Amino acid sequence: MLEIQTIRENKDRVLAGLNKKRLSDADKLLSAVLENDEKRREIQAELNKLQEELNRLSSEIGALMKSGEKQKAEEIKSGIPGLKSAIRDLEEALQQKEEAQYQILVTLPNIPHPSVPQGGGPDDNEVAETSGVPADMPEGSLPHWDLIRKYDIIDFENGNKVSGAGFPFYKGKGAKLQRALINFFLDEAEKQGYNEMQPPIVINKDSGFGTGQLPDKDGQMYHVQEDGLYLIPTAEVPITNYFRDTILKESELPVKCVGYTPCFRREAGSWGAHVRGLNRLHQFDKVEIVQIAHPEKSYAILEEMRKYVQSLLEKLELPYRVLRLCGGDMSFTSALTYDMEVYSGAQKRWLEVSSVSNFETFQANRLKLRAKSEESKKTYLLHTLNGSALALPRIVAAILENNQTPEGIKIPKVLVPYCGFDTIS
RNA sequence: GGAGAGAUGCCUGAGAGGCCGAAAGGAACAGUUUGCUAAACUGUCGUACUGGUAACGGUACCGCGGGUUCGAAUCCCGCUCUCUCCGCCA
Repeated sequence: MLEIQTIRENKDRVLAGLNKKRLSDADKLLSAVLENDEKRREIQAELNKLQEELNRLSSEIGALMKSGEKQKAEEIKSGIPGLKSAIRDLEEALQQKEEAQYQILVTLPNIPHPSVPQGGGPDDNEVAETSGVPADMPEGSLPHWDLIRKYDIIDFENGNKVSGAGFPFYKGKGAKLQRALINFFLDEAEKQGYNEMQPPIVINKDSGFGTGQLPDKDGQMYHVQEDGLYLIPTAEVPITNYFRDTILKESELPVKCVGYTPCFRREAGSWGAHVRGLNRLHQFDKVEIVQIAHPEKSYAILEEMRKYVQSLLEKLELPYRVLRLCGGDMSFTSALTYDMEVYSGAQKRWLEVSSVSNFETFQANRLKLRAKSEESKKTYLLHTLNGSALALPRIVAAILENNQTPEGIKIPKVLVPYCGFDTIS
């Protein structure tokens, strides 16, 4: 959520940002929220004045009672009901203004970083970097949905029977490959100084709100109605919310956490021919990295995280490219996002395997995640960042497709010690 | 699931209608001193909104919400959570 102070002080910059994010009516919304803000402060000033008056009179009465001047005390008392009803009215008006402000602020997306390209959709994303040769596979190469049957390593049919579409079983070497990838990703992150966390995989409403899934993406999460809980769509949610309502010491920054969790997404209304097999699932595994940073350092850290994710793809020997998402394709909460895509030779297309973002203070504002300055003793909002490092299914798809040979599927060298085998045959 | 107890600042914990934004101790931070890996002394030490260039001021907040009262951390009602015991149990 954007801070009202930011909007008040930088209206033009905010407006330009919202336009880049393709928010319609941005101008109207900003004017409305600013007008409301002005009234809100007016009301609060008036209210505080009356409250002060009431406090003063009350202590006067107390003093008079003590010295036995009951008569005088009663005189003062007689004026109080009017004062109180005025206070009540103002309190109500203030609450109404606060509510109105909130209602507008939650609809405003984060404003993009200046480097974010203009654009309305995926075609306007900017290729920031390409690595490896995205060669198409020889004739007869199979897409992963055929390979998994051929080697009997992932079973959609029985997953469908037991749970539903998009909930596969991983079996034998398929299951081992999953485990190997998870361990590999966790170990690599640990080497980079990330502290491993095993978070809960259900979260409450406040957490969903804290990182911005609620109210914006309500229908995208599985909801356990009876207990008011949601299945996490990513480990970002519990790990970032761990720091909700927290004031960190500057010496603790940056906070670096990594966590593996299954992730659950309803993906309502987003199924089609191009999301076959592992390309889109309701449940999948992901290792997520999260950092909490000083505002001045967050963009350097974003670059560091991006390089780190790229290093994983390089170790897995997968051809990839890095996209800088344009304003129209970025998420509601992000200020700058890099997407990493690996090339699938057999599908002849790029598959998104990671998304690394800086949210600046957008999440921190909702989370009330702050630090206290050592010099000025003032608190300020921190920046939150996160990235997939990495999401498994499409990595698995790319490994299967790109590494298929007549003898079977070759396991990338770095994974062999984790798997205990070098070929799936 | 049953019974009981509790919820106060970073922690422990006092506070029982006005003198309480809150004692005391600890932790932390800064300084002084002695010296050696520590101690003693002094000071600082909640958050948010709001007014002000600032200095400084106002208001709100003692789990959450409501009520009584001129005045509530303190009294009343509802809710939530935590702990202990019992039951069940991976």
